[in-house]
Amino acid sequence: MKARVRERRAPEERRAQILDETIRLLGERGYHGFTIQELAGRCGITNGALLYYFRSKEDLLAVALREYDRREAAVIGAFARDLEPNGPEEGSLPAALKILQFLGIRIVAERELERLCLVLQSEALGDPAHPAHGFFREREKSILDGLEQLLKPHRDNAAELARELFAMVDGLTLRWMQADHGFEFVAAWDRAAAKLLGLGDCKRD
Amino acid sequence: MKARVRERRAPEERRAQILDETIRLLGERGYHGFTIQELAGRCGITNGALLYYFRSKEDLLAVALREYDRREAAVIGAFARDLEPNGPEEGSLPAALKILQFLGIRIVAERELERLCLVLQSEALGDPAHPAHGFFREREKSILDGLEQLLKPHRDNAAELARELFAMVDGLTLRWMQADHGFEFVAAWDRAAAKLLGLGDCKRD
Amino acid sequence: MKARVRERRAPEERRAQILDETIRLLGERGYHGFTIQELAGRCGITNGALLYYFRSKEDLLAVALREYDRREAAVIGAFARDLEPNGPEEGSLPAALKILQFLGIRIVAERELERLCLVLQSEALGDPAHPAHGFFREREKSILDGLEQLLKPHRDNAAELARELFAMVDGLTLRWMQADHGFEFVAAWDRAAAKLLGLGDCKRD
Amino acid sequence: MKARVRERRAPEERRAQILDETIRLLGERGYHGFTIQELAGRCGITNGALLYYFRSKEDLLAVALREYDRREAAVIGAFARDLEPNGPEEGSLPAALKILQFLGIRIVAERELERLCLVLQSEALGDPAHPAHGFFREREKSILDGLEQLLKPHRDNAAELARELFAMVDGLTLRWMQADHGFEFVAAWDRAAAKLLGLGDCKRD
DNA sequence: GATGAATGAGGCTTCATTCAT
DNA sequence: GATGAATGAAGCCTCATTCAT
Repeated sequence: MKARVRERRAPEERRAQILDETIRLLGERGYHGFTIQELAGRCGITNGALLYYFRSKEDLLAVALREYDRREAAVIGAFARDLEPNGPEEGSLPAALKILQFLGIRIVAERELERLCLVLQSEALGDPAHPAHGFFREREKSILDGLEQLLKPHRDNAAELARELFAMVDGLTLRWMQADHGFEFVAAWDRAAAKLLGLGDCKRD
Repeated sequence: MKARVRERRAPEERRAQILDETIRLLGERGYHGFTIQELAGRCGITNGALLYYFRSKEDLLAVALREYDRREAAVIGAFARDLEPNGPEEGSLPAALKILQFLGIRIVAERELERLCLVLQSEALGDPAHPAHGFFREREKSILDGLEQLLKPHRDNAAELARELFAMVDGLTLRWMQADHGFEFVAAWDRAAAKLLGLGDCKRD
Repeated sequence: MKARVRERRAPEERRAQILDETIRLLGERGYHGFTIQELAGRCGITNGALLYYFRSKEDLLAVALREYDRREAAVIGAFARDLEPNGPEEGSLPAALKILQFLGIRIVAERELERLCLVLQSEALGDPAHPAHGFFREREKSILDGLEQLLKPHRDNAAELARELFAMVDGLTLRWMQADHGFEFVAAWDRAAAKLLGLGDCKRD
Repeated sequence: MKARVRERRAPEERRAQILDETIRLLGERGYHGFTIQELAGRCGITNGALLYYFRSKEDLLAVALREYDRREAAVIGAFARDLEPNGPEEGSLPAALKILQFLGIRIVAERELERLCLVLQSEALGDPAHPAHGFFREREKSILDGLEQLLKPHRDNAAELARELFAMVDGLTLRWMQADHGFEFVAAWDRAAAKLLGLGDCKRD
């Protein structure tokens, strides 16, 4: 009767698929606009089957956020491994710039995840009861802190600069998505970061 | 049975109250997390009474967005009137800077409205079916365009600069709200804008 | 603000207008589909104003049904007065036929009222709790009885004939309305009644 | 808290039960008076469970009307199979009479379905926005046409006769239901049809 | 282990009606 | 006498979740 072919998949594969679609859907609708029904539909399984893999809606969110952290850490790790022997010395300004650049590259590479981050962050902004509220509170602190540590050796006003850079990544990501990826994100971010770091040209009118 | 006293109010007063609470609540929950029930509760009226003033949930959103536009325009108007006779000449770079500064002042003054803007913008970002999607699409264009016109006489890369400044306001607003208004927004924005415009100190390490 | 011009009318005129629109609207929607809000809208007054004239929705129905009876009686009266001195003798078959003909003429003349009758009758048919249920139960009996009395002097099977004629008026009215009044109702009814009364041509195949 | 035992049933059985109750309830209340809540109550399930099987109230109506068509067609089919080899020749007047008789038998056999038809038809009569309006518009045409084709070989005024017969079935059904099935429907219909076809006794007073 | 029928709560909206002004 | 702001009860529908099979 139903035309849908029941697809049987290995559990781990199914979990991965669900997680993937969860990230996409959460990024489209936010947590409140996200429904288990639509997720199940996109995965081609039923309501009940979905909740067999993930206990609840909040569980799905938690797993998605954990996945976000996991992949972010993976990128940092990749960077560390990428620091070639004859590349910039660790702790140097060039190395710091390289990290900032990596941050931008990552956003382009993982746009789905990045949108999820942007959308959930805003949604949770003013609502302490939001299930992602705490997550983004802590992330705020840890990123500001991380950037500040990175810049402290090279600039006096490291805290201020950290805030500006953090503001710029998120803001530029927002612009980029509003423009349907209509400009070169990495280049734009590099230039903007350079200006904030005072590395660009100075004009005096 | 119910002790509730039927509270009768002048229509305009009631409408204003509802609109006010709508802006606050939309900024807290986003459109999907926003419920007419909670709004009615905050206004001290029933569900039905609320819909006597505004036809639907979507209508409430539309009116809130219209109010946003109205107040934004009001600020621009206030600026125009503020341009003192012996102040910066219209079209000059100092005048442009003054406008940017005004933008920041406005955000602090209307934080509720600004949060609503940030939250709805993100929520609508990836969902063409979101009732505010179109609004923010057009706003994106018109603000980028406005900034570009403002900067064109003074800078070569006006479009790029417009994007950076726009990114910075939104990003910095996000940081400011994540920090519970824990830093001086206007000053931070002024400094950041100056850096992007190349007006700050130049470091060459 | 509201463009609608507040029209002040004499109370009796207003009541008459409301009654008129009630008959029309009940005939379009039935009792359950009829809403006081729409009625008020059509009358150009508010919800509350309407209920100032008629206590409740059920009151409106009752008044409409009473009006139906009133006008039906008026037609019978008109008929009595129309029986010219040198016309058919009262109680004769020609007089009975004349009455049946009058019935058809009336339906065409008062189509709104007739539709209301048809629609409410069906709606109340299977629902003893319907506020018009009793009305149509009694009407059924009284009309069948009236017709039977009319025919008894002239036909043996007066009760059966009464039922057939009654069935035919309602059925033909239904057809006529389904056809958007697309045929000559009075003529069609006259012919059909004649056949049922055995006054037409007889075919024997 | 609730003693309700979760009653699990085979999907097809449940669907059939719901459809059955839908037909009954629609025939009692009409579409506007029909509530999903009451339907669910009669089926012994919750509101939500009901909508698990049928997407919406309108869907329920559509399915009920489709079921009406289905069973009507089934009867016609049964008739065709019933035309015994040595019975009336197809296309002959006796065969046509037989079909008319079948129509009457069907009404008695499927009174629930027939009441639904009568009630919805009237309810939709004057309301183009009624979800069954179109259905009954088309049904009107197709039945009149079908009857006309049936009678054309045997009578000159087939179209008129078709209308009269159609009017009579519906009218007589209405009478029969108003009388709580208080007379022999099939016999009454046979006699009335015979009169309209001019097959009865002719009286000339 | 996996499915999908079923639940219960809640959301938006409509509606008849009340009642202060 | 008349108005219209406000109520409370449904009504349709969606949703996260449970649970028998």
